[in-house]
Amino acid sequence: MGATKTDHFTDKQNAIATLAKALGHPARIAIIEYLLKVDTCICGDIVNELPLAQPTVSQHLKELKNAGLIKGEIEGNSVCYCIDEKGLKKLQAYFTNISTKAENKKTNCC
Amino acid sequence: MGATKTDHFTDKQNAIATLAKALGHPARIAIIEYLLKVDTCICGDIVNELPLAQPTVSQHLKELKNAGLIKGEIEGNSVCYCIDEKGLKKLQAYFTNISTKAENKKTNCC
DNA sequence: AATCATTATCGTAATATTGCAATATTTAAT
DNA sequence: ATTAAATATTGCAATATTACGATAATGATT
Repeated sequence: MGATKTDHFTDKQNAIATLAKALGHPARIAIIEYLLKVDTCICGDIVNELPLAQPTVSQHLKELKNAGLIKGEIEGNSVCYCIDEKGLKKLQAYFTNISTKAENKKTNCC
Repeated sequence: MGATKTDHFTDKQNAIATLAKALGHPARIAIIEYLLKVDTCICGDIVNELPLAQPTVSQHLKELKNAGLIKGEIEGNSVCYCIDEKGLKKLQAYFTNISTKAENKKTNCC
């Protein structure tokens, strides 16, 4: 097949997986890091920052936007993209939670 | 094409992307959560917990292991899988870091 | 209005992922 | 030694992802 069986898992599990998946590509990590680095949210130059063609970058931006990790707004003839804090916070909260749980487990066998 | 251009990004970016990608599937999130829930690391029953066939689960376990998120050890005729804290901690640290950075940015445009 | 600059979409090729049946492998138990 | 139980591997079909050239869409500039 090849299609993920999302309907068999909880909404929360699917939500986290979607966020994680969106960051499961180095180009998208690089985009996030670039957006964090620049103060000005002038964003068309993301294309210049990455070793990828413009349509490819546009596609990655779309995925990040769909996942709720960035926001995009049209500004004249260019588009201003910037971080959507909420997405990052969800991931941060989730991993802090399960990382703590893992740490508190004393009954590790391996 | 379809092959990710990993050589154009930094090692750190690739490392995080690899970890995130490994958790970019609800079944693998479910596996991690199950391993956190059970005290005993008796793990063959992960198959019973998931709505997936045994070879599929085995494949997901392999990916989590390759990514450094779980550890597996042969125990008699079964295999004991459990959380590898290091992987989770890396993710936790990374997201805490960038989430904080995002929060401290005052120049958000959108 | 014609042109330019910026970004998005379409179409397509190459590759990767997901999932499972069938089969192999390994160890325990008989 | 056979058999049973648990897990891994193989092979394959269906689908998804990645990447880009070509093209469209939109707004700015002349």
